[in-house]
Amino acid sequence: MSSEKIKELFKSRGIKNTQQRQLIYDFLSKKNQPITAEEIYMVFSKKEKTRMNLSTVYRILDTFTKKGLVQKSGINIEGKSTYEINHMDHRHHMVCVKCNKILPIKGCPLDGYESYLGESTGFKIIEHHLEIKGICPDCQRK
Amino acid sequence: MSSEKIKELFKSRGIKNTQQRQLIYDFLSKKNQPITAEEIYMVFSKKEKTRMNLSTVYRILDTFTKKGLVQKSGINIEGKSTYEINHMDHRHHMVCVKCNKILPIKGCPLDGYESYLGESTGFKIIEHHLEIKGICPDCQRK
DNA sequence: AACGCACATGCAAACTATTTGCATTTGCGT
DNA sequence: ACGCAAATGCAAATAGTTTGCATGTGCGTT
Repeated sequence: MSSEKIKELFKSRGIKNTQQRQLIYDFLSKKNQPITAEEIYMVFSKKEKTRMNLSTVYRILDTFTKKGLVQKSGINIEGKSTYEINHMDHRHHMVCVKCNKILPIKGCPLDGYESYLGESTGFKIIEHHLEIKGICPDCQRK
Repeated sequence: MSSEKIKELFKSRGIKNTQQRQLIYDFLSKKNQPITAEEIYMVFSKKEKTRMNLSTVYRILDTFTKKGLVQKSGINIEGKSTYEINHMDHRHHMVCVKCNKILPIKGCPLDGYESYLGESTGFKIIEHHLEIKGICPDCQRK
């Protein structure tokens, strides 16, 4: 997505277009998996041109989350929260317990189940998070 | 479960039987839902007889988790981790986003799906956590 | 194109959950 | 009952995240 497109997206959601927000949004939209605030911070703090504060990263992630651009993923890596672009297509991941690699899985196994559950319990279901842990093929070989 | 039974359980897992561990295990086994370390602490710190330190609570939960007696639930309440007895029958919960009430749901919608996923991706699946958020019937009325 | 204001960022400090070091206490096998 | 290894209490350290405040920047208006 071009920076012009991102700018429009921000505008449509009432988000002021700043350099830091552009950088983070662009990065997240290319990164196809949940990532921690600190990892994002590390990526940008290395280059003079993109340097930004960790609290800025947190604030931007918070803004994006409130505006629906980003989701706080259910996956926590060593006590740290992770975030990902809010794919409009609902998505889950598998995490490798050895190397912390994360990969998205296709489809949602809860499709259909939610409405059943809502009807049988009276709960009005809003969302769900599913986290699957295992050992990836690479780590199994070792 | 009687305190004698709990003692035996501890012994079988190589866990020394202390008063604090008895209290926490007994409490968790009666509490049918995930709870934070601090909530546990609050329960006991009120009575002289059962008073214990917060760090002890954390340490005990950690021990229990390592020995498989307790599970760290995927549910976080306001940034705090929650724990629950490791029901051998695999279990999930729904959380009310209004009142934070947690209630267990029957059965696991991922039965069967896991093996399919493992086969199709090469991941060796170890476990999963599912968190369902919604609004409970009580809060819907308000 | 410059101006001004509301909002965003940087920085440091505050907060909160959780962990850890160490002195003391307790459980349990002998 | 004794003694040692392990558990607990307490206080301080960590680590992730949030916040207050001074400064900087984007954007609508002139």
